[in-house]
Amino acid sequence: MDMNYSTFAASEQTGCPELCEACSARTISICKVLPHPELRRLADCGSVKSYAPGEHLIREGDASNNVFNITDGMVMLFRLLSDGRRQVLGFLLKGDFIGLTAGAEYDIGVLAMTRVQVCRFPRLPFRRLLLETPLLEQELLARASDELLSARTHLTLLGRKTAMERVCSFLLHLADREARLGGAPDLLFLPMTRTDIADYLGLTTETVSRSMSFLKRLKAVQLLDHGAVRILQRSQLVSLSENI
Amino acid sequence: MDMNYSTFAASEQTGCPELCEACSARTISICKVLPHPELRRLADCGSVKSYAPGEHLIREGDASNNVFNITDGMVMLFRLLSDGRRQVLGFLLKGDFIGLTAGAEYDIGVLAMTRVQVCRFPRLPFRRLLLETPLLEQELLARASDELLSARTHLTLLGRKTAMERVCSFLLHLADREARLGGAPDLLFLPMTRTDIADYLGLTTETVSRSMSFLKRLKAVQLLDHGAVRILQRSQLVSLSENI
DNA sequence: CGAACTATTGACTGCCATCAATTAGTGTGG
DNA sequence: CCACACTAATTGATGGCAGTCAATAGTTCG
Repeated sequence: MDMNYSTFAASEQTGCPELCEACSARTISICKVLPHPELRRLADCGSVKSYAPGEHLIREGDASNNVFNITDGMVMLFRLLSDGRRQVLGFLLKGDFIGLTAGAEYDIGVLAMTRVQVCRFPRLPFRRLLLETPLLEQELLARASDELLSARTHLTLLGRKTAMERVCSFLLHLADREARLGGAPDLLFLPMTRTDIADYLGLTTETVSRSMSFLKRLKAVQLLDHGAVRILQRSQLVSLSENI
Repeated sequence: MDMNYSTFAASEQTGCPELCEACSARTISICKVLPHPELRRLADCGSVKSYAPGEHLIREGDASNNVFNITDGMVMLFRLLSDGRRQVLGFLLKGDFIGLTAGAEYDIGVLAMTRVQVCRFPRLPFRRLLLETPLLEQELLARASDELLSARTHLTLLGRKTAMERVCSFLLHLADREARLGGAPDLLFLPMTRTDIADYLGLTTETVSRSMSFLKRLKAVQLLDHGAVRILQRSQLVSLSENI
């Protein structure tokens, strides 16, 4: 009986946490590499948080006490110069992880573009789990690799592409990513403002706007409501984007 | 006797490889985290290579068969657009590691700026060692983190800084790095051409040259032979660099 | 429906790119 | 060691792309 009970308890303990069962980001998050006991350990130290559009998940300079896994919505990473100029570093979606690079203080800000859901984990227990779980370490290294690759693509865009090429590259990049997450191909969403896009592309709002208008006149894209964009002629965009 | 012998052999096997004993980059390379047996295993699968200035260590698109540890000299990482425009992604020095991000093919080119010495390791055995050595995994993750951080700083420079700010940031960045490697503070070397610098900063040779001349006229820097530069007024550079 | 914000469009400016010519530096062979 | 050739760097003149300033149009949401 004792034996039965303890067996039952063990199986209970090694089961998938209820919270995670329902999580639609689970198969594309860092969690996917964790066996159930480790997943439970992670789930036990984390908590689900929700942010409204415009809310900060992280302010540059804050003590880096947490890491985040995005389970829904879109956030923007950015950095500020002392005079207020802003560089947007990227837009993250469901399944992306935040907190790889932090030292004692966050070196970037993170802002919710839409309503955002995350799993938030205190850094210390996360770090402890990380040190004891090589699979997680490997997963994070793979993600760091990917981020580095995409940062290099972004660098090339900022350093060497024209305004038009930047806008086309950006649209294609977002479309590809949404498609990979299961969205309709050639349909994408721009929940961010033209200013946010401009700060991502190293341009101004006006220049982004003019480029979009040009693409609209070409009938390469169609602007729908609420920032949705339909790509009508992908080939057109590709040839205007000078993609590597 | 047998016993003595095997003890001797074991101690021989766990000693530091002769090659590594003399290596001046050892304490600042990934090697520093490896205990002697693992270091020996790494040394056994690697080989020392030397490259002349202008030689390619890696061409973009090549099968990514090797990873590299720089033990001397300076290399340049870069990416090309199909029409020949080039973005320089960074300059690496002694102690830096190349090959973190590679998929099946290298996604960047690597060119020697000076005479360069590296330890070159075939990817597969390196990967095997990596999977069995969490300490190495951790070291690579830390380095990936650092690279990501520096890529983000670079992104901000390219997206939001003026020509003058870019040049000053670049000089300060190189000076800091040389100082950290034990060089004289406020003395730095530019073994790369103005074109290389321009491609790093998202500018043209002429603009880089004009900016340098301006700094010379300000007596903020002094140009010496063979691309050496002395920083005369660091504070001047800092205030012109709009550093974060 | 209307207020408030965001995007677009237009006119003009300026920074950096481009084109061109000169100067300086580097390496080589007589 | 010096003269020569070649490449790289600098400087100057001009142009163009994207930025700035300003006004209008369009969205979105209470």
